[in-house]
Amino acid sequence: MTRRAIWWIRRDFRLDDNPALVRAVQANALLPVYIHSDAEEGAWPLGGAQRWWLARSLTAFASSLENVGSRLTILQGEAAKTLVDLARQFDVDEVVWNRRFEPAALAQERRVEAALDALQISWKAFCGNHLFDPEEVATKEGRPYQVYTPFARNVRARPAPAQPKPAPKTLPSVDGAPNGVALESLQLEPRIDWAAGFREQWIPGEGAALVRLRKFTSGALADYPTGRDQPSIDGSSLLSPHLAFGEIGIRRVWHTALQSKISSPTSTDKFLAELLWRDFATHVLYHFPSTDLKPLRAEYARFPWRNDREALRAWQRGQTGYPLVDAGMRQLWATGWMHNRVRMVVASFLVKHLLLPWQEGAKWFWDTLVDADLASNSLGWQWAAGSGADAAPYFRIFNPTSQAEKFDADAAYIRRWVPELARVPNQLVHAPFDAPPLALRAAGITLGLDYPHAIVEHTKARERALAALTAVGKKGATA
DNA sequence: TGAAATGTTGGGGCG
DNA sequence: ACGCCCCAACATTTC
Repeated sequence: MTRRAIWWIRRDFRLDDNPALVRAVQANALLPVYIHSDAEEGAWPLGGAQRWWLARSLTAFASSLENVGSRLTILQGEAAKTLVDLARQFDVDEVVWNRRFEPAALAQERRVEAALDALQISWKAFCGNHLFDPEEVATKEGRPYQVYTPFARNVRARPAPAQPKPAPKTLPSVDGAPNGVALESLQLEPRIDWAAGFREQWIPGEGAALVRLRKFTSGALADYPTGRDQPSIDGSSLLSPHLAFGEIGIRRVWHTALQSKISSPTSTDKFLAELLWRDFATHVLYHFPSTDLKPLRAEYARFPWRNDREALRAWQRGQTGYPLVDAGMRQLWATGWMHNRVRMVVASFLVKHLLLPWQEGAKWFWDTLVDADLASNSLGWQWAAGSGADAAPYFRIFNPTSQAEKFDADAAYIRRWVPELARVPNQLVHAPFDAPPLALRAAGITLGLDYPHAIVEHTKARERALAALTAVGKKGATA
């Protein structure tokens, strides 16, 4: 039995469903510590939106630790050195944590493990934030999966994810813990306050995450297969940022959803399948660690993406002249989140209509999304570009107008996020560039003044993308 | 988790 | 009654 232990908190700001914590509470004295270390995140230090979230998540978590008789220590610096210093100071027998599987985070763990081994301090790492350890899933030939469906079939045939353990009522004492640094010294908050829309939309922290889960599983889940595709309604779980910060356990989400399976089996299965996409993304990035920046299909590395800063900026700011695209990009900017259906549309638009590199989209999403997850972000963008695992074929080009007509028929979503179009009638609002100028005038719109002209013409852009992508795409399809 | 082009079918108008 | 054409609706192929 361990006398004194450190619980190294990484992306698991929660007490419920936490395997590392289950181990940690067996100690007589326990020091919960969060170590901020931007320099060890490789090319992906936390973006602005997630820094905002993290500040609040740390505050909420520190307070819930105090409620169970413990205290959070925040430190800044290289993890291995910081932990070793702390282990000496606190006279520790064991360090426990939940693994992260991003390449830079894994490398950081390897350094921590080596440093602890050198001091003969024992450590235990758990797969606490995923349903299945990405290392343990493999094809019959022992290779990693590159297609979702067989991956999902494989893991669904395995023993179900373990039942989550509830939050402990009390934690071991933190006797002799160092003070650490003040949260403010991490400088997570934006210098200019752009986060008003964030505050309106989100409550970071474990408590709010559990509330959100109950609300979803007792509400929108029943209609999930169709509700999830309509951006104007809350048809999705909205759990993604909570999951990204580990404020809720994936096993808790899995088993809570599973309890709804009796009343709505197909809806529940659809939702569980989405949870497995998250595991699949982690599996792919774990086994193909360069796919955060490089296409998985090598032939895409030579694709001549355009370099057009102005077009990129128009896309980022929601000024493309395509209402659904602009609505999505503005929702992202205002709230740190974008509906998944719209993510697919804006991603397809950047890559195929504008022929700009998917990496630019990935970087923008990384900086602006509160739910940014390196594995999901990389998989999603390579999916859109056609260059990745289980990707959309090169010729799949979303028509932003027909997508809007299909999934935002009454334009409620468009009108909410592109308010200048609020008075444009339904028949015209999805494609103002095709509307008679007089009709637009009546709704207070002059294209080029009140709302942009379309940045590209759909049919021409589609043909341009097909011409450019056909060569590389066909090569890939037969490989 | 696409969209457009092309092909097929069948009802109805018409001479 | 019959053949012809048009076109919508649906299916298939192609990108």
